[in-house]
Amino acid sequence: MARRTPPPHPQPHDPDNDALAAALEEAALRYAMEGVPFKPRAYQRAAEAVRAQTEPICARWRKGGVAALAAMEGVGDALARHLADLCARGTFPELEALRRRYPIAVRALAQVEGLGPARIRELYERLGVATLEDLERAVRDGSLAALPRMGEKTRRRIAQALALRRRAAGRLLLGEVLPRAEAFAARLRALKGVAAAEVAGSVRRRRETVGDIDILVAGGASCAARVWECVAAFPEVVHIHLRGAVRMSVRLSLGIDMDVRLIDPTRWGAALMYFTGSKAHNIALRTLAEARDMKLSEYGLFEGTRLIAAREEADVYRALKLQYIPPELREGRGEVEAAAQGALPALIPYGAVRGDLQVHTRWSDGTKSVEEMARAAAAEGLEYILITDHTRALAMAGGLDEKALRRQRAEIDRVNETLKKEGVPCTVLQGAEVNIMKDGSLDLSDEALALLDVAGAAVHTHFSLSEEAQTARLLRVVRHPLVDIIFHPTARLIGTRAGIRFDADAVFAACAQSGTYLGIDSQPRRMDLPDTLVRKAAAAGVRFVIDTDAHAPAHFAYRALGEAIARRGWLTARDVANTLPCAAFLAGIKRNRRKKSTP
DNA sequence: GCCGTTTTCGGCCCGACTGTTTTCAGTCG
Repeated sequence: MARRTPPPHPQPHDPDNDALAAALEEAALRYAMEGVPFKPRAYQRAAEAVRAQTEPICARWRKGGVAALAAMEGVGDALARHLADLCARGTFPELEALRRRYPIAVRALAQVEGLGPARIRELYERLGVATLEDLERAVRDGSLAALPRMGEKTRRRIAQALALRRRAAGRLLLGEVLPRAEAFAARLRALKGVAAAEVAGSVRRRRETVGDIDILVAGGASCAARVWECVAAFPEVVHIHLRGAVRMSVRLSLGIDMDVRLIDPTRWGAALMYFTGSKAHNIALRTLAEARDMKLSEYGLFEGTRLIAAREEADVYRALKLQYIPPELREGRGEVEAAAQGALPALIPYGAVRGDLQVHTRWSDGTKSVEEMARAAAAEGLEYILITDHTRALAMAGGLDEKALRRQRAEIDRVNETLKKEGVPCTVLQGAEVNIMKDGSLDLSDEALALLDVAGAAVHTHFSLSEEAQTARLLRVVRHPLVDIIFHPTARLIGTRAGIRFDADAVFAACAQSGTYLGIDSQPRRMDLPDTLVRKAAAAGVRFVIDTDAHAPAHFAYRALGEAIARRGWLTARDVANTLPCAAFLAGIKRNRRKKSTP
C-alpha cells in the first residue's frame, strides 16, 4: 500500500468549517426567533461563505488573524471576531447570550419540516417544548393542538417529519463522514509499523448514510500501543468506550462511534471483507463457501483446517471462483450470483465524469461568478460545466427570465474566450434548472429553452401531490422535446423530506423511450436518484448524468459521491452520458432532441 | 451585521403556497 507523508495534524479542538458554519447558522436562527431584522440573513450568508471555503478557516485565522477572516465575502468585522472566538474557544459571547435566553435545541427543531423560527418560539413559550423529545411528547399527548394555526394537517405533517427524523437518528450523511474517515485512516497509515489502514463498513460500501466508522489497521501486536495512542489523541475523539488488545472503540464529536481494529497482515483480505459487509453479502458468501465444503470467516477461507486464502480480498474471491466484487455492490442484491457467472458490470470508475452538469452561480443562488466556477472546475479536472441557474418561478433563488438568460449567455461567451486565451481546458455551457410547475408545465417558454445548450428541469414545490398527479406531472416534462435532463428526480432531502411519490415504472419507461437523462445529484443531503432507483431505471433502459449541484467551488468534490451512487446502481461508464468528452456529449443531446420531436 | 458604479447611511430577496383563515402568518426555497 502506498505510504504518504502524514497530513498536517489539526490543532486540538480546532472546529472544522462545517462546525463553524453550524454555529453561525444557529445564531441566525436564534436572532430570527427573537425577531431581530437583517442579522439572521447576514449570519446565514457568512455561514455559507464559511462552508464554501476549501481551506480550514481556523488555519486561515492563525495565518492572517481577524483581518484575513474579514476579507471573506459576507464577513465583516463583527463576524470575523465571532469566527476567531469560535476557532479559539468553540463559541462566542453573543451566541452564549442567545442560548441563555432560549435554552432550546433550535437546530434540531428547525430541521423538522414545517417548523420555522416563529413556531419554535411559540412551542417553547406556550408548551415548554425545548427538544425533539418534548415535541414528540406534545404530538402524542395532543397539547400541540392548543397552538394557534395548528390544525389537523399541520400536526400530521410534524408527526411525519419526526418519524422520518427518528429513522435517520444516529446516522450521518456519507458526505459528512467520508472525508473525515479517510483522514483518520491516512493518519494511522503514516504510523511506524502499520502496513495498511483502510476504512471498512458502510462507509467503504458508500451507503448514503452511515451509523459508525470502521477502520482496519494491518500490523503486528507490537504496534497496538502506538495505534491506540494515536487514536486517543485525535481531537475528534470525545470518549473512549474501550481499549482492548485488538480493538479500540471511541465516540467522535461528530456524534457517532468509531471502531479501530488491529488485523494480522496475513489475514488482511479476509478481515477487510468481513468488516466491509454487508451482513447480507457476508451471509451469501458463507453460504456459497459452505456449498463448496469450505468455511469463510474474518480469519480466512478454510478447507477443513487448511487456510486457502486470506491475504488480499481478491485472493478470497478468486478462491471462491467469483469475480472480484467491488465494495459498493456488496449489499446482498444478487452480486454474488452475478459474480459466479462472470456477469458483474464494469462499474463506472471514480473520476470518469468529465463534465459537471449542474452548476449554480451568483446569477441565482450560487456564491461565485461564472468565471470563478469555471476556473474551480478546471482545477478539479472537469473538462466542461453546464451553468444551471434557477429560473424565474423560484424568485427566492433569484430565478432568471429569458432576458436575464440572454445577458448570461453573453457573459458565458466572454468567459469561454478568456479561458481559451489562457489555455484553461474547461468549456462553459449554458443551461438552466428550469422549474417544474404543479401541472408539469415549465416556467420558461420554448423559445427561451431553445437558447440553451442543455436544459434540465426539476421539482422544487408541490411535493405531496397524489402519485397519479405526480406521475402525470413528470411524464409531461420527460416528454418535452426541449428538456434534456431531470435533476434530482425524487426531490428528497435525506432525513428531512421524503421524496415525491410517482409511478417509477411509467416514468422510467418514458425516459428510456424519449432519451431524457435522469440526473444523479451528488449533494450529500440529496443523493438523488437513490442507488436502488438508479438500478431500476437502468434496467428499464434509462441513461444518466451525474452532477454536483455545485453552489460553491468546494462542491465539485461531491462528484465522487455521485459516482458512488452510480456504482451502487450497477452503472457502467456507458450508462452515464457526461463521461463523454464535451462534443460527444452535446451530439448526444442533439440526437435525443431530434428523436423526441419526431413522434 | 454587511455593503458600496445609490459608498459611511440606508438599504437589505421576495413570490408562492399552505393551512387555517375569512384577510394572513409562517414557511419554503
